[in-house]
Amino acid sequence: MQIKSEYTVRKVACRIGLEPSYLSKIERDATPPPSEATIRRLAEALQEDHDILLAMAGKVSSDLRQIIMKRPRLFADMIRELKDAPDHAVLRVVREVRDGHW
Amino acid sequence: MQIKSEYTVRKVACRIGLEPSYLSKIERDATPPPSEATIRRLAEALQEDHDILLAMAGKVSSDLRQIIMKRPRLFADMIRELKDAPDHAVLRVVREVRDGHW
DNA sequence: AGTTCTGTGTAGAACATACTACACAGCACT
DNA sequence: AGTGCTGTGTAGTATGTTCTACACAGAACT
Repeated sequence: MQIKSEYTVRKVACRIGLEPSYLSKIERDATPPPSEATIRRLAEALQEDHDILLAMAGKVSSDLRQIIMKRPRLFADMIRELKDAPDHAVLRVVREVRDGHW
Repeated sequence: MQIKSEYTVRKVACRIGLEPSYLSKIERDATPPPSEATIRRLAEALQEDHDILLAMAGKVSSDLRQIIMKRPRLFADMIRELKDAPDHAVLRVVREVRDGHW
């Protein structure tokens, strides 16, 4: 039985408008990471989480940057404060704010 | 009476190892923002908050990037959730976590 | 055996980033 | 009137970013 993958380097590269050899290098970390726009297209093509792919590339999503930039002192302090907090503590925080405990 | 400022373009530039003309352009937004390292030196020389200067330059401090990159899903969700939360709500959250309400 | 896929290596282009070096005009003071 | 500051304009450079174009070798299939 013949299985033709839909996720060959070549097919994915063509789908998102990249050269196959470049995508190959991206996968093997043989080139510096692509631009945010390219990472987003890649994430969509692979049905991966773009925040995670961006993180792998050492980047932070531009919308998050915008949020932080509007209140840099507030967000910088918060992020540093939560650096070592366990996941569940952070999640609790998110839930509280979402539930409107202002 | 003669007042010689310690914060002329030239003196500050020399202190942090920059060309005065370049610093002049930075101040007037006549050039793209300098590197994070330079912004940090500038913040120190001017006794300004580096998180705020970085934000003015459209950047996010590399230590914050590191924190986000380690748990991208968690922090991305949290930051987006807190985007429109008022300052005091965010501050309350920070205090709770700091006080060990884990 | 020949075609068609597969990933990948090499070279280089186009543009952005992050500056330096130097010159020059205006004002302040002597 | 000359000296020494002030900011700033112009030009150029080195390096990094983000890719393209093309070629090539190995495996798979007919």
